[in-house]
Amino acid sequence: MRLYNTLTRGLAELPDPPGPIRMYFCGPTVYQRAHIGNARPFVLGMWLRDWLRFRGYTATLVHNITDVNDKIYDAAPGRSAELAAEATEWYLQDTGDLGLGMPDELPKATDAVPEIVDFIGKLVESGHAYPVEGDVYFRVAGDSGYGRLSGQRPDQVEEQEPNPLKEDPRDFALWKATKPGEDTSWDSPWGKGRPGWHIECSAMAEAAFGPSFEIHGGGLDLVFPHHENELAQSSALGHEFAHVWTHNGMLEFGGEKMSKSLGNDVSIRNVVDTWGREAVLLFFLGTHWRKPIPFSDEVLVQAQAQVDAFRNFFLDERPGDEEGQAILYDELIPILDDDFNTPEALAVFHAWRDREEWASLRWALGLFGLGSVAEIAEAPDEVVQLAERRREARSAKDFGEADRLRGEIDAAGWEVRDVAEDPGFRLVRK
RNA sequence: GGCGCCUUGGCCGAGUGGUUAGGCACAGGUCUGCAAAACCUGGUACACCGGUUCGACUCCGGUAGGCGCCUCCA
Repeated sequence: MRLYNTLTRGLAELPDPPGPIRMYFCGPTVYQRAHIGNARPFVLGMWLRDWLRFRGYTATLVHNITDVNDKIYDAAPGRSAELAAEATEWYLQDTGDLGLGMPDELPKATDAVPEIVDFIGKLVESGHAYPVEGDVYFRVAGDSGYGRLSGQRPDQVEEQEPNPLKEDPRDFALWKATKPGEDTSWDSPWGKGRPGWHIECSAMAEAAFGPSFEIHGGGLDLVFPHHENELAQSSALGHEFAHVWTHNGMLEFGGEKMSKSLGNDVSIRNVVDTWGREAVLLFFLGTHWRKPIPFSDEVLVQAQAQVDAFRNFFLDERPGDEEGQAILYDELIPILDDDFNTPEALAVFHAWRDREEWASLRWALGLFGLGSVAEIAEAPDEVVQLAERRREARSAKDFGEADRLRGEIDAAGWEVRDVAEDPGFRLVRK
């Protein structure tokens, strides 16, 4: 199994199974409904974990939630903790509704404060960090390897807004002293405060996995400074940290990155409700994980059309009858083992559909949370009766009545199709 | 200013130094009371300019355009 590694800018070969593959993926900051772009690393992480398990690895996925942060304070003055808790629930619901199950652990930053404080303490002791007036900053100048993940040259990094407490403008906060208006805080050797953004991931990842693990994932926009800083913190303690770094491409909307701050985001909730979870998954499946995806109604329409095509296929193949069909693992494994090329896998699925390899297709779709397209919905009795009355009207050549009944069936949420075999019609949920 | 990525037929989107990607849409056809579904047929695309090569969409250089990061961001 090979995956593109941001750190080396090349493909990394994972150790052979069954060795553990421990994956830490960065999750959202919770202060509003998560947008569809946030779903990409979630979906990728789940798919990858499940694929690795299928391939014989012992794979675990830890997906963190950032529940203390300036955005949250700003969004809910005086009740930031309540908002964070509420938005965390939204996130769990919305990602849960994608039907992929859940990561093995979903740690929250606020639950990891002791580990974070301990981590910072070690950085201070070893001279990699310094406390100033209740804040603690990481000393970038002391890190000769700084920039190796993102390719940034420390001397070229644009200056941020001046902060007189910092020794160097590039230093970043590990611990922030409580400011007026902030309604949550924790005790620390440096006074009351709360964690900086980057340290939580180093602390939580190492709490879950120890000082080194196999894969760290997240959005491409996190490479710098977030992941660079995580790497710097852990490296400062002599830890390898992540062996392979995976960064998924951004969703774009109207030619720009979709993001909350640009205000062009569409919620996971909204997209799933509008297009259905299968279409959303197929939308992600159709583009390689490292590439940007232009988000548009047209693309979702195309995804939905493919979902319908697979669903229609299983309608005709009488699901459950898989005698004599071997599953064609060999056609899929090389594709997904090579940097997890899901678009090419999708092409294989279409080929299997053409060749009526329904056992393989059902198995493969199931791997990606799309097993439901192979399930046939049973129409309720009243709809079946409408269809029977329509069949009778048709045989009596009363097509006006037949069309009227078709309208009733449609209004009940079903589509009736005439077929040659018994009972002469087929009912499909719309 | 620095770091990095991208440009494929109407749309989405893989891939390869020389052989059909695939899907969606569209058109025609078969079937059908009509429709839907299904099936058949229909387009040799790879930003531009050079170079390397027997041969480049695929390698190298440049040009144009677009995107991401360098500030919270999946």
